[in-house]
Amino acid sequence: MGERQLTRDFFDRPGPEVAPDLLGRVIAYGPVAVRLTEVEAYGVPGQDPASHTFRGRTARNAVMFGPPGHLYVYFTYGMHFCANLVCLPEGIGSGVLLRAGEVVAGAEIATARRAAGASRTVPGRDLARGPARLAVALGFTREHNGLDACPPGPVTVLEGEPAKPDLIRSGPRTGVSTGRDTPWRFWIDGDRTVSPYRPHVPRRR
DNA sequence: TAGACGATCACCT
DNA sequence: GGTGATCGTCTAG
Repeated sequence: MGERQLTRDFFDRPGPEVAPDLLGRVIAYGPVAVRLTEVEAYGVPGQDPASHTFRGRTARNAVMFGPPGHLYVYFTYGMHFCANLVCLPEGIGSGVLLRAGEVVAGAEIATARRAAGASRTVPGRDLARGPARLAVALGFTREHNGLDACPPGPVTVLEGEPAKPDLIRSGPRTGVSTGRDTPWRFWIDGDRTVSPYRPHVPRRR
């Protein structure tokens, strides 16, 4: 039950449609598995200023324009990796950012990975709370950009137990100054692993 | 070629 | 609760 893998059809839809449907699903890579509790959708080129694909295809975001169901890992802020799942057919750049989750397997390994970059032990609840933490817990880096997350790919997304519709909440995306009108951030209400909301604050110089 | 900034996190007060 | 760290990527000139 719930251990079936999601197929490519699942991702062949607009990001805002896929995102809430991903809540409660389990993404696994190697020994570590994470149950998703918070995601963010990113729209099509030219319509979503917050998306990496807004200005069209570049060498960096090429994976987002590829076939759906693949992993898009990017480096940001000079120190963090974030993982996305590509949506919509090849040629259209859209995806879903994995923001937070709960480690349900391989917690020891995830802890070791997190500890490598931290000076003290990490509480289990915080293992994958936040996009960069989630990427570290699963072991995703630049090398994993473009991996297939559908059968028979090395990354698997399991059916898990989809979140109940009445527990799904949506709101403005984090760290986004434009396009606030699009509530494309989705999370499971009341889940302790959901990252705290942070309104957009321009960085001082 | 140079300048600016970003889908953030950990640590300090 | 506030702030500094840190660098790849894009855009303009």
